[in-house]
Amino acid sequence: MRFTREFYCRDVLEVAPDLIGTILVRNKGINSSRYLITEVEAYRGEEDQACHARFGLTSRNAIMYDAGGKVYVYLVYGMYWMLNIVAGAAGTPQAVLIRGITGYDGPGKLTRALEIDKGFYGEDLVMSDTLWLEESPVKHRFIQTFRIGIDYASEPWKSMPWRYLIRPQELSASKISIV
DNA sequence: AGCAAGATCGGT
DNA sequence: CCGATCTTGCTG
Repeated sequence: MRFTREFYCRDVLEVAPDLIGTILVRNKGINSSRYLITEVEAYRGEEDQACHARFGLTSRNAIMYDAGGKVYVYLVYGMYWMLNIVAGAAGTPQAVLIRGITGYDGPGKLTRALEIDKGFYGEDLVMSDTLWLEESPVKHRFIQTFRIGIDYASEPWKSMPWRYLIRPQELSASKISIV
């Protein structure tokens, strides 16, 4: 079952952990592939000094100010596309960075594998026929740590436990082999 | 208009 | 640890 708008229009700190263990579907027309989401990070509002919205509304982060369910894609280090899911109500700039899926560890590697780039900026996961999310087939537990690659941020944002990853023991379990 | 820095990755 | 690579957004 594909997620509806309401799922995404909650606070990012609720949406992010709920995305662990859900299914990312990439339809390239002739063939569609399904991946289980294993790792995400939450970025929350203009006050979050690690978030791209910390300087307010800009052309790059504009989609984050939309209602949840849209895709926020941007280029980092001149060569890697980052896939984010916009969360929260309209006017609240929040997003979930997809850091890992089954088969691919790392946000830059998974976008390269799924052929996701600037063209997906603003894509609506509720309506799209090329990219969407579906409910988790199995309930997964997760652990939390601080976010990666945000040394530029100040405290307390740098240390917020807003990185969520599937428990290692559940990764090795056979229950995720269905994907 | 110029420039520093970046939500990364792969090779030393 | 370091370089690749180029867009973004701040600063002047």
